[in-house]
Amino acid sequence: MSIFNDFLLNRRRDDLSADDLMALEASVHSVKDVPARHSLAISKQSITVSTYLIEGFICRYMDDREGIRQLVAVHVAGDFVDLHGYPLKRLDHDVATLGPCKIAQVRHEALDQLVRDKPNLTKLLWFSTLLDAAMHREWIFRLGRLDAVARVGHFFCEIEAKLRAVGLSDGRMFSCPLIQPDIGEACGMTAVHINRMLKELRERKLMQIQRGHVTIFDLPGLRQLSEFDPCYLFIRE
Amino acid sequence: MSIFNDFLLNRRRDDLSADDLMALEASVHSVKDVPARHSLAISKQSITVSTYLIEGFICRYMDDREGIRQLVAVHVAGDFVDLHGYPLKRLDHDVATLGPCKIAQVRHEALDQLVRDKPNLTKLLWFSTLLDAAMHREWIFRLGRLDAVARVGHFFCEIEAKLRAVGLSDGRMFSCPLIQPDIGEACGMTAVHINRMLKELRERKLMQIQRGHVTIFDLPGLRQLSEFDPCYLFIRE
DNA sequence: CGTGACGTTGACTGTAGTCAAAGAAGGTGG
DNA sequence: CCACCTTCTTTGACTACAGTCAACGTCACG
Repeated sequence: MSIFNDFLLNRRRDDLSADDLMALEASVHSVKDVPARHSLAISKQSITVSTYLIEGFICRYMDDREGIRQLVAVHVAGDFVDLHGYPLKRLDHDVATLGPCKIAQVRHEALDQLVRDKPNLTKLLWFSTLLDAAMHREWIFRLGRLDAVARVGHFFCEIEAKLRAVGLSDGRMFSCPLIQPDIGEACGMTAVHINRMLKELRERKLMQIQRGHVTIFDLPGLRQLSEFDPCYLFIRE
Repeated sequence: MSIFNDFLLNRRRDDLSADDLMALEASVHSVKDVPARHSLAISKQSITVSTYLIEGFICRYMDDREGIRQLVAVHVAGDFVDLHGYPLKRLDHDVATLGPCKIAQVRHEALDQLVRDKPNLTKLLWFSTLLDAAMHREWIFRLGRLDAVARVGHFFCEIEAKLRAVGLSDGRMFSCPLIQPDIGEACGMTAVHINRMLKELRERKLMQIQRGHVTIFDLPGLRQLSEFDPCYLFIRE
């Protein structure tokens, strides 16, 4: 069983040959544990390794003038967090853990070799970065077109769908280390208003979150309220 | 002079060999003119060609439940509009022209061959799609953290910077076929409020737009107001 | 058992949306 | 060339949604 098992689960569009998988495994240069709320990369600095998330939650974010964060992505097990840093060579945002994480690091030199020798694997890695772009688009939609309740609901629908793809949600409950200010940073709202919207979702018997545990009471209802359609995640049934 | 001249101007991070450029040229299957406000691709349908924009303005957008658009990208000359549709195989959004356009179409089969034979070109194409992802992230930031005036200002700063990279803006004026409802669809606001914010930008002597012509009175001032930093566009000086 | 971080609530404020009306610009056909 | 129609722009009055500020409650941990 490979550490890339979850990667294949949530990103496999073209199945990978055993040979390709072995090459991917071989490109891993180190595996390590990182505590919660720990910075992994800073905007604008050039990078030569990319991070693959084996376990935990990682966010990518940008700061405004006053230093208030806007999350632009939340990653779960099986995500290649900053693979886009390989072609881009530097990042345009910061990366940090939310909860405690286990990560694998891949050197860009190793990726150069994959791009040279493994066109199928290259296309899968490319695909993987484009999935993140598709999620970015959905975040734009969420912020631009949904009202406060739907924004929060939509955000949790996405997290749930991503976790389910790697077996970490059964559609009813899952663990999630985000606190209310984090959710606010993701949804472009204040923590106070997040609190009110969570209350509304609870009272409408759609979902709740307490102490890192999310319970979904009515997934179809939540998705309906939030105009959530998981097709942008390209998850294969 | 190649039709990919603008592509190289705004996307060149690694310069392309003459050989690679020729291969890219050869992959073009047709060039055509498309009128303004014309649909080019519909969400969820599988696609086998990608569109490169030679001239004009194209937008990508998603509809909410009531059919109100949220633009997720605006493309100008030199952009590979839906190259991400190549690895993804289908789109998660619609594509349409804003003004009249000239486009080139590239068959995905031709791209398969490039990926197989041209690792450098492949990496440049990959890079190009990641530049769009970086812009998506900036749009998330814009919608999540900026107030109405800054959102509109930031949007025009981006358009200006993109146009300048391909020689279509001198930093003071440029053409842009977007009308106020379009800007609203991009910034997650109503057309009425866009109108008020444009008035404010005019009164503050920062910029104006009239009948398809944008005039920037004070670019540093506009960028300052909008918290705009062009580094995410990865434009080489 | 005290401390600090997180969650909850209320009262008030302010920004952006809604609705409506009228003016300006551009295109079309007579 | 003008009349007409449509689309875009502008403005005002009113509404509502989300932010702000502040206080208090709750939980986990040392």
